[in-house]
Amino acid sequence: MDTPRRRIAHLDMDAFYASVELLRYPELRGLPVVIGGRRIHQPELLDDGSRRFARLRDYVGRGVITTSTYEARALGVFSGMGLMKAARLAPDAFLLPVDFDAYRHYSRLFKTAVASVASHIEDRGIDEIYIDLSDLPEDTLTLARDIKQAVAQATGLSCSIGISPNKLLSKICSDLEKPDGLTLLEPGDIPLRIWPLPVSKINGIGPKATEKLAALGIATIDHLAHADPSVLQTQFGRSYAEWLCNVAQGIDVRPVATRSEPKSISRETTFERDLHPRNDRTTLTEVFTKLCHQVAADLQRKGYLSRTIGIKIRFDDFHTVTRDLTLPNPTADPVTIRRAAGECLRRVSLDQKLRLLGVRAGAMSSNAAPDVWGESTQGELPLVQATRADD
DNA sequence: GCAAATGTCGCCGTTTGA
DNA sequence: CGGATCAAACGGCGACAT
Repeated sequence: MDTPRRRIAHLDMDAFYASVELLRYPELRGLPVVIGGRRIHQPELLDDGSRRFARLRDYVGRGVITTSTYEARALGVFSGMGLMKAARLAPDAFLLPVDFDAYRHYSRLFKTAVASVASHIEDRGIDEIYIDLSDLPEDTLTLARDIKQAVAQATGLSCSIGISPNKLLSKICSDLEKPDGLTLLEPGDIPLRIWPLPVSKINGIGPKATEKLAALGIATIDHLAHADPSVLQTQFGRSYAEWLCNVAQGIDVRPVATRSEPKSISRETTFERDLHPRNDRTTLTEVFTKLCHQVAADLQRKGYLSRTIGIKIRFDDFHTVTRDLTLPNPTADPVTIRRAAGECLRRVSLDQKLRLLGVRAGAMSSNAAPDVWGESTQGELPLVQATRADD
């Protein structure tokens, strides 16, 4: 008696942030648009009712592309690219600031729409989900079309869906026919449709592993599927090598996880200019304290306590260090967090300029019971509303 | 003067407690 | 009693993802 084959869908919204912006600014449809940067460059409303948009060439400062339209990608600018560099490639592309509140709004809309068709959903961030269709009576193609239809009707946005027996393969094939794709994949299709792809298409093989595999002459999933397991083992260690062998064969037994608890909450900021540990001490202290208070507020708003407080520092040469401190008692108190973060900071020798500062709270527990014995009372009552309006 | 923000996971060396 | 051992926790960090 074997288990019936699973039907797992991966749904990925097409150029999500950019597409949401196009709902607002339909006159930009069909044009190269990039989303990103830090504040400003808000479109300007002109007398005749039309809008003037910032161009990439106008941008000054740090910041990266968060997303871009397909027209912009065609010009060679992609997510993660520095905006200044992108400006050289596509100076005329339009530039819009990120608006996470809007994206979260549309995220909720599309997830609700999907849930009306198929409710067994795993959240994978703001613009993608896995859906387990196994227990539904309808046939796969019908379900997929219904889901796309529901998403389009609820949001006006398109998405791409890949469906296969597991998350690994579905994630790969949702990308094969983007945008507005619908790709069904059966195990028999693996040699033809999966094996020719570069190993980097596998979720979990990043730049480092890709590089290392390339050095072994392994560029495609086909190569990986036929690689000598013992070679992989010596190069990558037992656990990762085993995983590589499995994924190359399209094997993945991870379930679709309907619920999960957050493991950490963090806030970080990159400075406009690199800050000197002594000369800019005042500014650094202010920012540091602010980050601590933000983390505390996030914890309180979401009803968590944290026992491990950590900091992150990125120096001007991009070298990054972290320090953690585990407290005797879980907390969400800004002053306690500030003190702990300060202890962490003392363990770092600051002999370079700083580019980024971050504060993190981990080892989280739910804040169900009131903190009767705690050395410090919780900060504000929920009278004050937090700045971020997530869930 | 290219390189954001937020989060997860795994590995590994060290510390700690029994 | 000092030393060996072992597991769990801790802390640092890198890789990866969206």
